[in-house]
Amino acid sequence: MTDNDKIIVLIERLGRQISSEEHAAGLQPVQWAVLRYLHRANRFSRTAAAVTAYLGHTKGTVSQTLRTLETKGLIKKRVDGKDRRVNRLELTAAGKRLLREDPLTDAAWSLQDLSPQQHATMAAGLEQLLLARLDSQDRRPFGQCRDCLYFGRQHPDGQPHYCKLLETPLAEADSAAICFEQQPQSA
Amino acid sequence: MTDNDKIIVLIERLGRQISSEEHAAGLQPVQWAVLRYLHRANRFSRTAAAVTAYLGHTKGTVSQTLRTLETKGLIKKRVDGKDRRVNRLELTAAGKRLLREDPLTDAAWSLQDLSPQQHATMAAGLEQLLLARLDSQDRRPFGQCRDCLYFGRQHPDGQPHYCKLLETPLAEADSAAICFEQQPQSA
DNA sequence: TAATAAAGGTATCGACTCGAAACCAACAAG
DNA sequence: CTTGTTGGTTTCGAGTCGATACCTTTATTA
Repeated sequence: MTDNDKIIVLIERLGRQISSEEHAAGLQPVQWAVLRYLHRANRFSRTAAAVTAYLGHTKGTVSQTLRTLETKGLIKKRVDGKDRRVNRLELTAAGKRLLREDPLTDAAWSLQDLSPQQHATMAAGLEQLLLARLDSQDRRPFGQCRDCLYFGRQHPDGQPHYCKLLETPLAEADSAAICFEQQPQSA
Repeated sequence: MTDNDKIIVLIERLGRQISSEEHAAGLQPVQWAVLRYLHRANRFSRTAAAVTAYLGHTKGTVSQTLRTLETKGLIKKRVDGKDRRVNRLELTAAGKRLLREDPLTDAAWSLQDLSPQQHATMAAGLEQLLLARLDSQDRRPFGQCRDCLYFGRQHPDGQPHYCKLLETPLAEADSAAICFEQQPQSA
């Protein structure tokens, strides 16, 4: 078994472990994923279509999961004013509160014995692996706004940044959010 | 977001990606996991109880999954001769054949652009993370026989190795198999 | 040895995921 | 003004998953 195979097997087992702890924390794994997504996604990307692309599921499946989350009072749908097909999604107060007990951001998941050097190597390697797989399946990367091809710094209009694709000013906080439309600069 | 957080998020997304590709390959993710497990586990560890411990699910859930796998003709149950409570599990020919198309061992999952050095760092880091999480939940590591506390090399009885716990000789091939009873030497 | 406990599994229930397919409403483009 | 596209919902069937109850077979203990 090569190191490469080992890595894949370990990721699969870790994924299973994550699912197990998420389940124990009271929600289905996919429900946690949606809450986390809505927390991290910018305002253009909080829709069912974006969640569908992010998860790589069919829209029917996502529609159901969103329905149960709304039933639980964790998210809220609001029809968009401009395009009345679109349902804007927002976390409710209860949703945000629950997210503070996210089992995945628990300090317990820290790799304390590894050097910052090793952390960086792992993060970079995993990111490369993920991006390669997403690309091979024609799936979007959902990277951070600030790493995007369309990200413009220092726009004159008061706001510090700018999206060249959507032609919209961006607040500082937006630059760290993830986006449906994001295209990595390097690509 | 620290590198540590990044690592967790990436593992979660990679796990989701793996599930998605497994689903596309015609079986449920957990079904692939069971087939893979039965392929890698030694003869003492191919039982429903061991699968239960490996997956971290309840025994009821595992029982159902095993039933659907048997219905599909991918595994076979056989009551143990000595302890008639135990159901020994084996892959059928069809099960082994299907495993050759395992989406997770596909060459596509290779990290070609990383150095062997980086591969080793990642494998070690992920392993440490997994073992820490399993330990914190009182779950067994299911490591390789050869890395076990009870592994004895060069037993006189013809067979090359020996299990000090089960007091049984072990073939060379056994030493790479994973085991329900395995205890890491370092622990 | 007889009673009791523990271990390995199965059966059933309810909530939920998941893909597939059919469908609907709102927008877009000719 | 039709035609096509996009964003979503609904329904269906198979299957996961935990919880609970249950049944055998083996182990322990009084």
